[in-house]
Amino acid sequence: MTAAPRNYFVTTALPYANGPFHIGHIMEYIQADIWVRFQRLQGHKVHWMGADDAHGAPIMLKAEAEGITPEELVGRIAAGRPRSLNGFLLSFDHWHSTHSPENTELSQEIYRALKANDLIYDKPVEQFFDPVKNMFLADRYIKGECPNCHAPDQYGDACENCSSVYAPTDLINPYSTLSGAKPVRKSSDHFFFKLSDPRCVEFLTEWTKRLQPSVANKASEWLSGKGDQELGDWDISRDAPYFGIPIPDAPGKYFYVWLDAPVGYLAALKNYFTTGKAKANGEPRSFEQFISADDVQQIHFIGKDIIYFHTLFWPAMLKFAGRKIPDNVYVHGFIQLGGSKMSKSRGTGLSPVRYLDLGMNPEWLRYYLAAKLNANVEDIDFNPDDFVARVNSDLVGKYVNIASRCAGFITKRFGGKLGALDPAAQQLQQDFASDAECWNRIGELYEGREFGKAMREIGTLLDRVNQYIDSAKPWELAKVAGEEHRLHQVCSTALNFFWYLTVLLAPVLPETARKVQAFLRLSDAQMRWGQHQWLPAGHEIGTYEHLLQRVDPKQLIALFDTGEPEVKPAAKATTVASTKPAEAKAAADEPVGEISIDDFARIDLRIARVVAAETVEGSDKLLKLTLDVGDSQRTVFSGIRSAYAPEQLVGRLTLVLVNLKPRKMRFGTSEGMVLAAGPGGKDIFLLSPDSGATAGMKVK
RNA sequence: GGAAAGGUAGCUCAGCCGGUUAGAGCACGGCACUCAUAAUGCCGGGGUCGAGGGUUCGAGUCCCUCCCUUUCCA
Repeated sequence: MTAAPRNYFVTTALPYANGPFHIGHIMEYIQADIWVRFQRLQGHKVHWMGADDAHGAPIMLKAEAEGITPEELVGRIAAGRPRSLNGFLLSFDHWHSTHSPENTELSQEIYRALKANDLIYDKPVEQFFDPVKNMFLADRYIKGECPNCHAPDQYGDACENCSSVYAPTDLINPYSTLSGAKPVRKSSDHFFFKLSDPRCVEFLTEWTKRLQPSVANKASEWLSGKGDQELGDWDISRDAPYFGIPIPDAPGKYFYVWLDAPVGYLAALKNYFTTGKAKANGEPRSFEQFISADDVQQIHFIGKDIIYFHTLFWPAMLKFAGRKIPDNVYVHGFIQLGGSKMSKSRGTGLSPVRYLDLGMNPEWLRYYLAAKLNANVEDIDFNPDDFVARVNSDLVGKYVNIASRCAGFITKRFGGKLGALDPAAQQLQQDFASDAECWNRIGELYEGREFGKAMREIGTLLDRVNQYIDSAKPWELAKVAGEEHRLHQVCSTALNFFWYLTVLLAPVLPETARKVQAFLRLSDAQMRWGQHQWLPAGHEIGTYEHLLQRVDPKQLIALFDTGEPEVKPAAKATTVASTKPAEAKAAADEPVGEISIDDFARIDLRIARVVAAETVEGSDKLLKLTLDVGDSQRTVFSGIRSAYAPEQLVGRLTLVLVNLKPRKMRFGTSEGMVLAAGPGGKDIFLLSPDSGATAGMKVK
């Protein structure tokens, strides 16, 4: 494809800065990264921005609970980002934060412009207020008895028991989850963005037509809603205390986090320009010139949960603040984890950090996701067996194997130099070099985010190349005197095909592409999309080194073992132990014999929440944990550092033995023991309760 | 409660505007091969296309009803 170079400003959804990435973030970034790399391979210029979404009540409260400032919390989370971003080979051009001067300035500027345009008004809103914490309570912080089925401890929006929906003010005996106090109704002035203004509706009705059909359909439903489905205005203010951006000329009022979050896209871009990174990346214009330029396409990748914000508020805000509007919003579905086999309630599911910790290759996941992704707003399913099968058979068995089975002959028999192409493989050569048959066809699939279809197309090419090698039988030619020339041709041809296949897969497998480039001694230009120039006879290649390991199914088991207390009931410990030799020693050696219920009753196990976790200076095994056990906090030293990073633990629930005799250690006194299973090293698995449990509950 | 997406071989999925015996990959069985970090090739078994109605010369593909799964609801 030889389209004129384009300029893209690409964003992916901003992760909320109250915890590490989850697999959903990583899936979106991989989707965007494949698309972005494809654009770059064609010579287009992409500026891909990411940022932490740092504001809002949850972060404020979490920081408070940990006894640190929100800035410190956000800073700690931000510090953990690069490892995952680099680990999954994500080619962001810049990463910033919504808690930044640029964002403050831009948010306030946009707000002022909207206000000048008569799209902001204020009106009093009555809400629940926590008289102890002195703050207004969002629905999620109010619980009470369901007005319908009278189940206790239900949230303010819907009942988990009878799934009826209601307003928080309908709850019977409501209480604040923050202080336990009974909330009072209180009124306060809020600012609203007038989304229902005919100008907005008219603009959005037109603008949303560009979206994916199902998204456009949804948007049109929202825009044309009648009665109680009518399009509402948007409450964009929150009262102090709030961690956010102050609203100009309104003391004590802050922007609701969802206002400044998308503005964070622009803030990240602005910071990218002002720090000189844009210039270094070949963009000579200023931020303001770039962001308003017609030749720049602004694309947002998002998940389906935030369609409303990105297809209604965001374009309307930009439009009526007099700014350039987004060119498109690409919506994807969620990633499911093997149906009921891995219920979410049991923990984090597929942890990206753990994936990397286990030394699993990021390209496996990139390929697997690519093979399943499409341009629809459909959920995709992560299936461990499928993962192993696809990676091992497609990537290693079919793709990598092509190089592996031919390179040896070139090195050993022909001094590492390629020969002429095989005239007998002309059809394949033509197809590989053809825009219509190959580059445009697969390129359009990448362009349209139909990665699954692209992988399938490439898959048939892989099959054809393997069939070709099989029919040419280089291993037989190698044994027949006088067939050297044919042997040389066949292997050279196959390696040429391998080169093209590598470029076709390069958006998905950037690291492998880099290795192949070195192995085949290819220039950067030869790694571009749409090759038509075969390597000439005499071209010297390097020595082949294996490009990609196979997945060991055991790694998948380890990946999902985390946080599943009921992997096997504890009572069956002896039989479980026999499945893993390493564990057999530890568990099966000491038959304890039967105990009575009274014996068990002496053990005081409780649910604990990890409030803080830190490494211990002078020990490479221990972590110092501060645990909330309901009525009090206690310090526990635990030898799990080899398996967990402190930031993975903060906030999670686990089980702790609280009546263990306190033990003095060099670093302090340990007042209990957290429960974990596994042989040790990286294979230590902390136990967790199902969701719903709260700190202090006794285990019995 | 409202809405969306989906329910096709053991698994993961293709099947565009309805048209000859429903496809692929993986898994499974057999054969071949041995260049390749047991990879590859060939052959084969296996599906009442969620259920029931309807439209049609003809439906996995259109319409209706129902069931199930997942998700969203500012």
